[in-house]
Amino acid sequence: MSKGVETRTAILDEATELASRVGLGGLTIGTLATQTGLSKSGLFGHFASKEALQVDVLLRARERFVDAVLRPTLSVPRGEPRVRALFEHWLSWQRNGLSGGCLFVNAVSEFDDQEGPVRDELLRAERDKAESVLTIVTAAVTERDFAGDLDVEQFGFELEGIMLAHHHNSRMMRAPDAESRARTAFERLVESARPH
Amino acid sequence: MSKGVETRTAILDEATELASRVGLGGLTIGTLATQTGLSKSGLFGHFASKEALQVDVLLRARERFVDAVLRPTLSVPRGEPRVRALFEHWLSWQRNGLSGGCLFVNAVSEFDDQEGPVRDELLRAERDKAESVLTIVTAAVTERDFAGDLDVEQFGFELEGIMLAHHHNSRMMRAPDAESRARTAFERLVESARPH
DNA sequence: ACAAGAAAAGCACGATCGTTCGGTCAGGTC
DNA sequence: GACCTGACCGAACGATCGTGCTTTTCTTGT
Repeated sequence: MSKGVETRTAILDEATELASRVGLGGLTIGTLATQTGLSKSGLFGHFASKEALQVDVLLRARERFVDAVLRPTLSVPRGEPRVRALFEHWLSWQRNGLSGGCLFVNAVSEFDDQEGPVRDELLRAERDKAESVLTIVTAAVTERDFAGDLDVEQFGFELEGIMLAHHHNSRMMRAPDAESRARTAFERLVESARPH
Repeated sequence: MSKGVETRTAILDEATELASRVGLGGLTIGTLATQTGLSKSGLFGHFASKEALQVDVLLRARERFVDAVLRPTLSVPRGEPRVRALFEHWLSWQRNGLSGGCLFVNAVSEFDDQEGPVRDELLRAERDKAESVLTIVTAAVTERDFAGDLDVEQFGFELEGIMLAHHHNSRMMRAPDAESRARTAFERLVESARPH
């Protein structure tokens, strides 16, 4: 890895961490330069614009999500076990991830109504995630772990809700029982998905 | 109402609308002044600081939430009907509310890890809302519409999740079926809460 | 109608924003 | 040894940020 992309990656990692706390819009070239020990112009040379930097941050965060949440599920059997693995990895992604909470959750409420390249990339990431979840749940149906007439998109919707409620309760409310509440909700969801 | 508080309220309403789009942190004295037709200094005279303005915006938004979602439930019978009314009013709060989506949802992910007066006020608002929900659900238990052993806090957690998933799907994903998905999830939640 | 006081404007400040430009210095190629 | 390229820096740009101070304009009570 050449020196250029090496520092570029270091910048993006630092930016991801920073953005999780102050938001993608709250990102500042100046503070990011200070944080990485570069000069403003030295740092800026790696990106076309601030907007491009924000998009690159999203791309990097997406890589990380795939590595931490999606990829590990492939090593457990398709069906309900894999759905459970997805849930657990997702949970620990929120628990052990960035110090400011899930970057995507933050970015979504920031950019859900700000048209532009950042929203576009964010939408792409969210669609991708939703599709991955759908695939995993659908497999549980074909494996006959879940009922044949299960509305998999509804399942995805409700799972998303559980994760968001967990994020809200653990981060904003700082409720210590957020995780067990999420698990209880998840069990109820899985139970209702099983063949009847 | 004197001229002073009149424009002050107008400023806060405009600020609420603006903040729903760009976030509380994205609020700017300059653009807010332009939007209201005031000069920067003329506007600034109504508030002690920008931070104080942000807190005042939250207070005003809270008023609105109570008027639009909580208060109307009092006119329908306690028990499951009132829980349903809460859900429906909450849904239309998100549908017909501010152009940038629910201000609280946005503010929460912005300030969930930024200590200070804004977060403090936001936490107060969220606690208050959660408590109101709890009261309404608990009433449904004492009315015997819901099971006596219902975990009302769990119910609140899952309801919050449904609302957040609805917000996410309708605003970010722009899914036309977000509302019907939310309703389906709500029905499943209510069903599981009924006496068995 | 007029004085008192509130409301808004005008102007200016230091700081910081994203961005550009010219230049330096190391490493690699002929 | 001459030349080029990529990485980085320091300084500066105009714009905008939040926030004071002073002056003008408008409301309001009598």
